[in-house]
Amino acid sequence: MYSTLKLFLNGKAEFDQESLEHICSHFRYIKTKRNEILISYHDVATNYYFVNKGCVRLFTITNEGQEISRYFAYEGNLVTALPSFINQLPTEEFLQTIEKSELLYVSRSDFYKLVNKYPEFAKIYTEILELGFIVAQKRIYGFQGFNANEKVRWVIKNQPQLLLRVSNKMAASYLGISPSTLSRIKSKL
Amino acid sequence: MYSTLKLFLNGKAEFDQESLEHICSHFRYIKTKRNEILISYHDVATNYYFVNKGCVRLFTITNEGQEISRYFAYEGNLVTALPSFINQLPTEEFLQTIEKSELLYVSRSDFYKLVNKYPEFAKIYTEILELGFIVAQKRIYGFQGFNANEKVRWVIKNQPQLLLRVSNKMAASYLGISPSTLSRIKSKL
DNA sequence: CACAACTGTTGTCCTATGTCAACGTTTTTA
DNA sequence: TAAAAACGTTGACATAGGACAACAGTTGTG
Repeated sequence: MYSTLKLFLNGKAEFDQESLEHICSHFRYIKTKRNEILISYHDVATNYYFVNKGCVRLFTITNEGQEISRYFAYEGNLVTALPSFINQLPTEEFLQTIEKSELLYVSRSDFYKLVNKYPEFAKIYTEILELGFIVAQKRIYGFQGFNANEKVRWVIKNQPQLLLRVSNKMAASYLGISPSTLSRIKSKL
Repeated sequence: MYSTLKLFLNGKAEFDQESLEHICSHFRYIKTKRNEILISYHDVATNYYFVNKGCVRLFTITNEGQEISRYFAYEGNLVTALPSFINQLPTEEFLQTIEKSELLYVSRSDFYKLVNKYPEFAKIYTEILELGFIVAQKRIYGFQGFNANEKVRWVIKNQPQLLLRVSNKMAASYLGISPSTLSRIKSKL
């Protein structure tokens, strides 16, 4: 049950067997269907999710009802509505499984206990933040000043899984272009 | 010389006087003219800068020679080309003063020494990362699905200093719209 | 399994915004 | 301080890509 999580943790820092077991014991296991909402717009994020199997999407909805996807977490990745998880304000976004999934989740209080107890775990958290920051940066740069065509080529190069695994509609809402435009561009690749 | 920096540090965590002095002693002071380049495109970031006075801009240049601004740091803020500072690859961006400025900078190795020596300082670093991440998120959401008008209103609401303090051209390159469009929108506000 | 709901594709049309140019103003530099 | 360079504003024009609709294919549900 915890093998992927252990791999993930060991890949980022060195843990002895006992710490690893103790850390994992704070994660609870759930199976979900497709399109299940894990965190809703007005919720405050109280869990951190590890994707054991499947795929989880982070997205929001504009005032006009338009969906905007921000992040897709595949197997072996952690995901939550981080700003809300950090400062405990409403998420203003949704966390949703987009495939039948298996998840391991840890509560916020346990998460911070682990951060404080294990320096290696704190290091992983720092790395998550650093990486999250870097990815967000790249996305800002990557999209600014790109036309629709360039955005699609950018995502194929930088996140090749995305177009293969995610619906056109969701991919379009991630790229900030309309599904029609994405469809047209893909047909000409 | 260090008073603003001390205020900044004390505002984020509690330091005793001695620690504070010791931390500050690792920061060196420089005065710069307007439009001085602190970090260039192919550089690896080796310093973290605290803006004592003035304003510093982080930007990049696309293959077509177009400038894209990503971040403006005013008095009392830390700034560097963080991805490069973290992983020691070339920045692929520029750090530039856009006003006559006074800066305090700490070297990367000293910075990490301080992070390791003072848990409070480590906490500040974590907060910087968290905040950076949150701001980047907001920007992604804030800009996606917005037209030029909405972007301008967004920035007026969320970063009121920007349009007042920064040239039209730079503000436009931050918003991802053309200077002409920004000019037209401002004239109709 | 059949019906409903959703998704992807493609055509037509329209608009927001980019590009370019002109010109006055501000800033830089020598 | 005078000349040169950069900037802001505004008009005319061109176009990328959004909106909408139609339809076929796919997926979900009672």
